[in-house]
Amino acid sequence: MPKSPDELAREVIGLFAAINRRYAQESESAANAHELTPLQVKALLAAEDPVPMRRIADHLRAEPSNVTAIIDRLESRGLVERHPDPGDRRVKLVAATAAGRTVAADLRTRMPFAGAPLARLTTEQRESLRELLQLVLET
Amino acid sequence: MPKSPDELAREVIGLFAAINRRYAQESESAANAHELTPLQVKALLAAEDPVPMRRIADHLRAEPSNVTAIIDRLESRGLVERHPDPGDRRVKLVAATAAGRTVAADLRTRMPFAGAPLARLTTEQRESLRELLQLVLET
DNA sequence: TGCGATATTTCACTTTGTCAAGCATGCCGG
DNA sequence: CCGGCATGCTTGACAAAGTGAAATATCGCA
Repeated sequence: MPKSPDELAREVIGLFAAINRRYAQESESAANAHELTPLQVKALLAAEDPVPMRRIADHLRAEPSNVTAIIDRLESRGLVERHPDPGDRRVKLVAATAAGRTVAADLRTRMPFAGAPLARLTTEQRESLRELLQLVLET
Repeated sequence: MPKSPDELAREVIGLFAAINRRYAQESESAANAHELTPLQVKALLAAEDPVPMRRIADHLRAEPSNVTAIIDRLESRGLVERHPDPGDRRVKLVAATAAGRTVAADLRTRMPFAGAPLARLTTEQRESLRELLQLVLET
């Protein structure tokens, strides 16, 4: 018994939403395990190697003034440090401390889906998925 | 020239992210056009017909105490009203006012992608997309 | 040298999220 | 019928995050 295109659309939209929730839940529970927020997790993972504040802002799609506060919180926990950039004294490089790298490693193991969401797809399936998603975006 | 499965995975993940941004940007700019937030938009659209607070909370995946605040803001703008539910006096029904319905209608026209993200896909393509996404979720 | 761009921070303010507690009402078993 | 537990909503206190404007320091170039 075939489904109507509308019914199908609702299902697909539901699946998009389910995938998002999957990401969000995984990241939230990983974050909670270290008394962090998902955004702090994202910032910490972005700073495993020294990175200018500005780049973190781009990565989080947040205003630089927000990033200041987010990094402040990570720094006050000893997970991250700010160093001046020798090449440009305006920029501050954010880098995870040893403790921060330990936490980051644990976070990654708690987020297997985020790390490899397509694990079950063959190369051919990845290709068709890519094509279909590109088509969706062309609207 | 074939791409490595990893390369492909990165692209697909990027497409997932792009679709999310597409939703978010559309909803944000529609919201901004009425000096609302995306969450307020979602709440308003959920209350075009009278709905208990509780149902809005479920829909927004927010705590009831948050919903109180969100609806407060919509109500103070005259977009929404609270009525007692005659059937259960614990319940408050939230319903868009005439002004609220006007705004809601305009919001929908400003969010064409959210309303029909699969517009360009045939029924067969929707079916394969559904299958692939289900596979992704089975991880 | 000097001036407009860039990087970060600070500040004041709003919105959202979390949690505990409170109030009114509904419902059920004795 | 009633006492007690469950449910729906609100309140209050607080933390996190977003916004926008302004301050500071430094850079790079005419």
